[in-house]
Amino acid sequence: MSARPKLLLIDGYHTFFRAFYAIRELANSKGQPTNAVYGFIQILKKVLKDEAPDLVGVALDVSDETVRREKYADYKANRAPVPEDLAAQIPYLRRAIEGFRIPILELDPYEADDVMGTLSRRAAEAGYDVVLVSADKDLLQLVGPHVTLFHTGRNKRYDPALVEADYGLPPERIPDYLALVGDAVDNVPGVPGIGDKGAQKLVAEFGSVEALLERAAEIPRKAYREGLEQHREQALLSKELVTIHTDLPVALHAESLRLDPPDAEALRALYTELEFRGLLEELGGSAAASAAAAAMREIADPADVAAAVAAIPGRLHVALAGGDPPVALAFAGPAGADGEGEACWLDLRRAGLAAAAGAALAERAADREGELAGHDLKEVLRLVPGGERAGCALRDLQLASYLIRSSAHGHSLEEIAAERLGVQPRSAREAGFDKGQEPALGDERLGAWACERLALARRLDGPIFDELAATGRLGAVYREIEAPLVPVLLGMEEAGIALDVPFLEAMSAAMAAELGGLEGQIHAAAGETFNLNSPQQLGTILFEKLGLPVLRKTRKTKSWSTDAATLEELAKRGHELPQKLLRYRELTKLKSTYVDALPQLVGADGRLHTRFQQAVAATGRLSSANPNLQNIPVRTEQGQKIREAFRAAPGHLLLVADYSQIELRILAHIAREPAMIEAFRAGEDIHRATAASVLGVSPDLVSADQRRAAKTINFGLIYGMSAFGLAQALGVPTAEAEAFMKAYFARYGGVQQYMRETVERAEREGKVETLWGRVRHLPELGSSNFNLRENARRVAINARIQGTAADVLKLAMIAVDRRLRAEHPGARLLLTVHDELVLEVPAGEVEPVAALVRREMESVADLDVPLLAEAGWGPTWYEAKG
DNA sequence: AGCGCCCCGTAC
DNA sequence: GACGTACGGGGCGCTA
Repeated sequence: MSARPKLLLIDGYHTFFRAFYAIRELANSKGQPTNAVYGFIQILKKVLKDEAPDLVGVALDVSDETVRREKYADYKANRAPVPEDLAAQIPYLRRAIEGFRIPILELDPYEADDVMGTLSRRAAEAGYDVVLVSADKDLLQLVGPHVTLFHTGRNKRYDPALVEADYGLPPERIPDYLALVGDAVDNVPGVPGIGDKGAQKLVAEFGSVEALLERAAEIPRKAYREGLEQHREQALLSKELVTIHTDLPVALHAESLRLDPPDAEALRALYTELEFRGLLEELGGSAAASAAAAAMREIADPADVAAAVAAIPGRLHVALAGGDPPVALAFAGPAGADGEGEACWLDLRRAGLAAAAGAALAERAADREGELAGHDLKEVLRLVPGGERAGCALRDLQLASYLIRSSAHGHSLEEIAAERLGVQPRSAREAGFDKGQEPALGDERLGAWACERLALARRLDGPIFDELAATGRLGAVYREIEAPLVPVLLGMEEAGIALDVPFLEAMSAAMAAELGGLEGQIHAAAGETFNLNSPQQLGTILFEKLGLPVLRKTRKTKSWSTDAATLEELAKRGHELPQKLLRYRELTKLKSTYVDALPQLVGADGRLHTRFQQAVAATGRLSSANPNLQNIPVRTEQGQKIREAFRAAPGHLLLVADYSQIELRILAHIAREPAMIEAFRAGEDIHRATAASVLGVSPDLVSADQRRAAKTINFGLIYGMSAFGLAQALGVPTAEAEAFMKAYFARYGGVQQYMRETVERAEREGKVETLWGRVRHLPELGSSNFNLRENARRVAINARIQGTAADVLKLAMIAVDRRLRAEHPGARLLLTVHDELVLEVPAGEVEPVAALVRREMESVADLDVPLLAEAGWGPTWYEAKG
């Protein structure tokens, strides 16, 4: 080991440039390009680790107005302008360097390599070992006894011997070599006719460019000789250009380059903004989180849980950790903003602990004066017997974050912490869950994980709820809609819905038989066997082998489209295969997604327990997963049959209540559209009334096609559909669709005005609101990208309507649930499908319950149009909806 | 083998 | 390019 301290000098821009071209395009979710910064940081980290220097500096060019430019006007003149995506990253480059607390060496007006040359020479003389970091081969000339070059492009560390080995020349002859070969990028002309090998040979034999010119006559090869004789000045100028100055009037203040530890908070902020998740993870959790994790106490005895919880009156902060089901629970009282304070945690897998925790939390949940605070409290209440009746106040970070910005990102605790605190919480792996491995009972890593999540939630609680309270009507939406909905949804998930598994198994067998036949026929029609489930292979068969016309390409990869609309058109042209494939697709879809998948998800009670996700859909709707019970087929006959498998418990009936035309009614109300309002008030068939009104005919004379057109446009405009889209949907020429839309808007001026005003206001404010004040932000309205902008306009039109409908349904669920508990405790909500509620009701109570549910649904809001709810019942979902 | 994207299709 | 919101299955390419 050398006793000489080691100095690392990094060629900033050159390394940055190389990273830009070496790494594929990267960008954060806001579209900020990040690849060059990312690559630079990776290289920086690598050299800091590999070289372990004592001192570090990064040389940056301050401007293009450098010494060399004065001497040679064309120098670098034909360099392409800096790409926009690269220029946009320069400020982040500086932030990254500053984050590492590395001094930036910029000495106007000198170039970075001259600065590096001068400083490296002085440092070597002053007793340092110098490592230069660059991908610029010009710097090889600086290599010497105490100076090496780490070439980032080649991943090689050059000392004089390696330079000699690679170039056949000592470092000090490199400028002569470069002067002969030239450099197209830097506009160093070189000598025409002399290339890599020739230059090496000539310099090795003659030494310098000057010596070569002097003894040119001795050069045997004619091309070299004449090239040199005819471009003497150019050769000399080239040498001047590539020679790095080591004698700038610059002092070396080596001690100012002494390496300090990085500024973790600055890097965290930078990585957070640029969304460098891996780098964030390396930074580790925050200091506060670690501190909280350190002050933790495991409760291993079930008998101790109640006292520990009771010791925290009022607001109780809780957090879960570890998958589904969770394995650890942590809790603590309110703390300062830094989230410090002792936390208790317990391993839910220990005998009796889950039950003890549930019982202890049950008291708090039932306490009208109490508060539960945490993230995704539905999962916490799931541990609690009677949690679906929770009466305490809920401070749920997930829901608050969702209301503040529903569409920006997911709302997991990890994402919220990353966004607001710049913290990357520890992963399951760090908590001991590695490749199916689970940590042992009471493993400290589990406690650390749960307590870290708790600490993050406690730190976030104040800021998020303060912001919620200060943002329009969101506080009210939280208190009146989202929070009271949590126990309702939990109750529905816990209830589940009975599934007739043998029925589906029989159905599956029948489908398999038909599929077998179809498969054979399709393979025969194709003349070969292929994977019918692969759109790619199908495309090859249809469009290459059979030569069918290519009607459409897919959106992302521009490959051949084989979707149903395409297949239908091909079928119309008389081909047998597409027709059979459509049937095959229908069957496989129903079989794989529902008939075969649903029985596998049935619980020990024979029922399906979906999860209703409350913080996913950007409009405010709920979503359903594992399984998704919001997309059970209803359209086709075979699809409807699947609904027969959803059954009421013995002695009960399924009751289905759905809103009639809720989105159109909301549109009529918001748009204050008199003709539409009148039609709804009169209880007319809205699509028939629309057709009659727009086409100027009597309602009873409206044809089926006319009604269909009116229905399509009524729905389409809720989604911001264009005339082109309407034409596609109706299968008529665009001109015809345009004429129809024109007539529509002439009659329904309020609707047109609604669309215009909604977009205008959204563009002004960057957001739209539902009737209750739920917000959807739409930054893309200001985008210069046509598609993004137009899409955002449609989203604006749709979000108010769809979001308001979601508000209505959620309020109805809360109201129905409350009344059922009081008046019909044997009846309960099971499912919600956007405009529909599914309940399970003791058979003898179904009529009064149906009346109650309809009444609650209809009276949830007082609009200019009546809300209409319809109800049906039966032993299965199919029959109830019939 | 696990993961993520893509295509496709189901619901409202 | 052209209709909004979801979830999920199978294929397939990438990464390890």
